[in-house]
Amino acid sequence: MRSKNDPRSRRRSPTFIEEARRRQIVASAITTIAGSGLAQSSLARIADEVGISKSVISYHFAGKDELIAEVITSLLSESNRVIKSWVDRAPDPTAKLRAYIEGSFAFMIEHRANFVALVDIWGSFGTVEAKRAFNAAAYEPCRRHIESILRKGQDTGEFRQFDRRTLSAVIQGAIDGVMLQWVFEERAVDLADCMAELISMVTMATRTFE
Amino acid sequence: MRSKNDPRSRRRSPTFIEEARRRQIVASAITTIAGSGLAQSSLARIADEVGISKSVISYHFAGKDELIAEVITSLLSESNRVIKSWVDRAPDPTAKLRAYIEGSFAFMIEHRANFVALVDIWGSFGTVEAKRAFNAAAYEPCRRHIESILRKGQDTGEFRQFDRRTLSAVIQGAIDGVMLQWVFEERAVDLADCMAELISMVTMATRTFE
Amino acid sequence: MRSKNDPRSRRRSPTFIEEARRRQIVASAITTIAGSGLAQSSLARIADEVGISKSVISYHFAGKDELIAEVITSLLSESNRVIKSWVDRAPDPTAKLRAYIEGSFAFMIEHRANFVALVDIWGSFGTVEAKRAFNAAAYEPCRRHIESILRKGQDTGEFRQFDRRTLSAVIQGAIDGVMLQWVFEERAVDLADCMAELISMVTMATRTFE
Amino acid sequence: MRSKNDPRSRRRSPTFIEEARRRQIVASAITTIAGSGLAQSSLARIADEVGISKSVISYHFAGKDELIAEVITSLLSESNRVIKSWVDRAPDPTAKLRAYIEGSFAFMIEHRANFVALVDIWGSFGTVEAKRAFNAAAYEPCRRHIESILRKGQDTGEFRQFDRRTLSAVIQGAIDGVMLQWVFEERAVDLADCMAELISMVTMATRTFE
DNA sequence: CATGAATGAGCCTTCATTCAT
DNA sequence: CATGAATGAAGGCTCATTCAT
Repeated sequence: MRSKNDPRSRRRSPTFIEEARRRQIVASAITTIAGSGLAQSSLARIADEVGISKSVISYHFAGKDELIAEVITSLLSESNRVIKSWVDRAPDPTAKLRAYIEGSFAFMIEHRANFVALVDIWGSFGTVEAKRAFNAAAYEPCRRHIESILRKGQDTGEFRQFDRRTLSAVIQGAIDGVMLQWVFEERAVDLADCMAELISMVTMATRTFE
Repeated sequence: MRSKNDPRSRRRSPTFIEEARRRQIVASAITTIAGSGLAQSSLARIADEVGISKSVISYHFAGKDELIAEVITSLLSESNRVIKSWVDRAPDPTAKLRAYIEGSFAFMIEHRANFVALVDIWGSFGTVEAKRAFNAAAYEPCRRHIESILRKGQDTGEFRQFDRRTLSAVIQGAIDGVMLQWVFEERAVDLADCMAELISMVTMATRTFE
Repeated sequence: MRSKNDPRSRRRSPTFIEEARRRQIVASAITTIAGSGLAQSSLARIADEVGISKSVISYHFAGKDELIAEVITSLLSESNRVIKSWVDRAPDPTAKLRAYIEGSFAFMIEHRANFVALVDIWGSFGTVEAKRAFNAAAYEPCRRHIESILRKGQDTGEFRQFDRRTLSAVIQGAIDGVMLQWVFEERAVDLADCMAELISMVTMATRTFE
Repeated sequence: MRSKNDPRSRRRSPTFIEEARRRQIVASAITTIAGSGLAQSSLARIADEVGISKSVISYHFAGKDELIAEVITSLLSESNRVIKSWVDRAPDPTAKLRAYIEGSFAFMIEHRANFVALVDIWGSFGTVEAKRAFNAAAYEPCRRHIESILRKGQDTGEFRQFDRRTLSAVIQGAIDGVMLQWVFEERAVDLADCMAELISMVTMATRTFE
C-alpha cells in the first residue's frame, strides 16, 4: 500500500534530502556499471559503493528498473544539456554544427564513465518496445537537434540542399561510432583527430559549391 | 576435465553431426538474443528454441561463456567475410572503399538479427580486458582493412594525403553509428539513404583537389 | 562481495539473532549429515530440516564450504572442550591420562550423531591440502594434549620413559578406531568395555616397572 | 531387458577379457578416488584415467554403486588376504597376533592409495543399512580373525583370560586409528614406531602374569 | 564390445524484492 | 528514513544413466 510513508507516491514535492539521495544513488550506479558492467552491478554492489544498505535503494526507487531508467535519463540529459550550451553559444549555423560535434566530443572526454556505462546499458533492452523507447529518448532528440541546425543553415543559404534527416543520422552515427571504439579501448582512437576529421567531412558535405 | 569423454576437447576434427549441432545452437542463440536480449537468453531458453534439452548445450560447449564467445566469432566472421568479398571484387581503391561501405550496409539489411544481437552482446563486457579483447577482435581488423584500402589509394594517387588511421576510425564509426540507430528502431533511419550520404562524404574526404 | 550488505562480513560482533541462526543451521546440518550422509545433505535438505528457506543458509554462510567448515569446527571444539574439562579436573598425570580416555568415550556416548557426521565429513577432503588441514585442526591438538600429559607423568616419575609422540598417536588412534567401529554399527562394540580395556593397556604401557 | 548381450546378467562365467576390464576399471577408480576424492571421481574422470569411454563403465557395471561396491570388496579382500598370509606363516598364537599387526602395517605402507581411498569411501554411506553392511564386510571378519587368534592363545595358556571380543575391537581400532592419522598427513606419524608400540602394548595385555 | 549423443534430476549460488522493526 | 532478515525464482553447471548405432 502506497501511503504517506512511501516517497514514490508522495504528492508533495520530494524532500531536498530525498532528491540528494536519489542523485547519489544514480551517480554510484553509473560508477559501478562503468567499472564492472551492468550484469555485475547488483543492487547490493551499488549500495555498497554508496555505503548504504541495499534496502535504501528499494526505498527510494520502485525497483531496479526505475533506477536504471533514471540512470539513463541522467546520462542523456547531462550530455544534451552540455551540447546544447555549446551550440547556443555559436553565432551561426556553420559554427553551431561545428559546436555540436565539438561539444559532443568534449563531453565524452570529460565523462568517460558515462559512456562506458551507457554502452553497457543500451544493449540491455530485451524488448522491441524498450529499444524503441530508448531511440525516442536518446536518438530522436539528437537528430532533431542537428536537423534544426541544418535547416537554419539551408534557410540562410550557408548550406546547400540535402536531405536533413539522413545527414543528421550520419553525423550522429559517426559521433557515436567513434565513441564506441573509444569505449572499448581508450587508446584505439584519438578523439581529437577524429573530431577534426569529422568536422572537415561535415563541412564539405554541407557547403555550397561555387 | 577435458578428455576423451568430452567432445569439446577432441584432438581430432569434430564429427560432422557435432559441428552441425554447434552451428545450430549458435544460430538459435543469436535468434534468441536478438529477440529477447542477452540477459533473458538463458541456456534453457536457447535450448527451447532449438527444441533440445538444456544439457545438450552444456555437452557441446564448455559453458555459457564459450557459447557466447562462439556467437561473437560467428557474428563477426560472417560479416567480415561478406564485406571482404565485396571489396575484393572491386577493381580499384575508389571502388573498394565504396564497396566496403556498400558491403557493410548490404550485410546489415540481410542480417538484422545479427546486429540486434551484437549490440546487446557488446555492452555485456564487464571488465576492461573483455572490452579490449572485443576491440581487438572486432574493430581493429575492420580499421586495418579500411586503412589498407586507403593506403593503396594514396599510393596510386587516387586519394589525397590524410591520416589513414583517423579516417578509418571515422568511417567505421559512421557505419556502426548508423547501424546502432537502426537497431533500436528499424524505421528511424533509411539505410540506403545513409549509405549513399556516407559514400558521398567519404568520396569528398578522400579525393584529390585540383 | 563482502560488504555492509553482507552479514558474513560485519566488522562488529554479530547480532544475537544472527549467531542463533548460524548455530541452528550448523546443528541441523550435523543432524542431517548424520542421518543421510554428507552427499545427500544438500542445502535444500538442511534448510528443510530447520524449516527455513534454502536462501537463508546462503544469507548467513558464504557457501556450502563455509557451512561445512563451521560444522567441523563445531564438532571438534565441542569435543575438545569436554575432554579438556575432564582432564583438568584430574589431580595427577595418571588420573589425567585416564580422564582423557574417559572423557573421550563419555562424549561419544552423549553425542553419537556428531561422530556419525564426523566420519562422513572426514572422508570428504579431496585434496592433500584439505586432508593436511584437517590433520592440523583435528589430530595434532589431540596428540599434543596427550603428549603434555605424558610429559608431566614422566617428569614426576609416575610414567616410565618412552616416546611420547608415538604413544600419543597410538592412544588417540585406538580411541578413534573403536569409535569408528561403533559408528558403523552401534551394537558391534561395547564402548564401556573397550574403554576399560584401553585404560588398562595404557596404564600398563606407561607405568614404571619395579 | 537383460539379455545375452548384457554381461551383468550372463549365466556363463565372465569372459577373461571382461574380468580384466572390470579389474582395470576398479583399479583406476581407486587411483582416482585416492587422488581427488570420491566426490570428484565422476564416472567420466575414472573412465578418462583408464583411457576409455564413459559408457564402457556402464556396460560392465550396473551403475556407479556397483562399481564402488566392487572397489570396496577389492580394497578389503586384498588387505585381508595379505594379512592372513602373514598370520598363517606364524607358528604360535603369540607370533600370530604379532603377525596380524605387522601384516596390517606392512600392507598399509605398500598400498597407501588403497587406504586414502578407503577413508574417503567409508564416510560415504548415507544410510544405516549401508553402514551396517560395511561393518559386516569390513570389521566383523577382522575382529573374528583376531578373536580366533586370541582364543587359541588362551587355549594353549599362552594368553591370560580376558574378553576376546573387546580386545579384538581395541586392537583393530588402534590399527585403524593410526592408519587414519597417517592417511590425513603421511608424516604426522611414524608407522614403524606405532606398530612397535602397539605390539608391545598388546603383548603386555595378553601375557600371563606370574 | 564400444561409443557418441542426449537427457533430466538435482545442486549451489545470485539477486531483486518484501516485511517487520 | 533506514536496516537486517528472509524469500523464491531463476540460472549455470555436473553427473549418472539411457539409447541407437
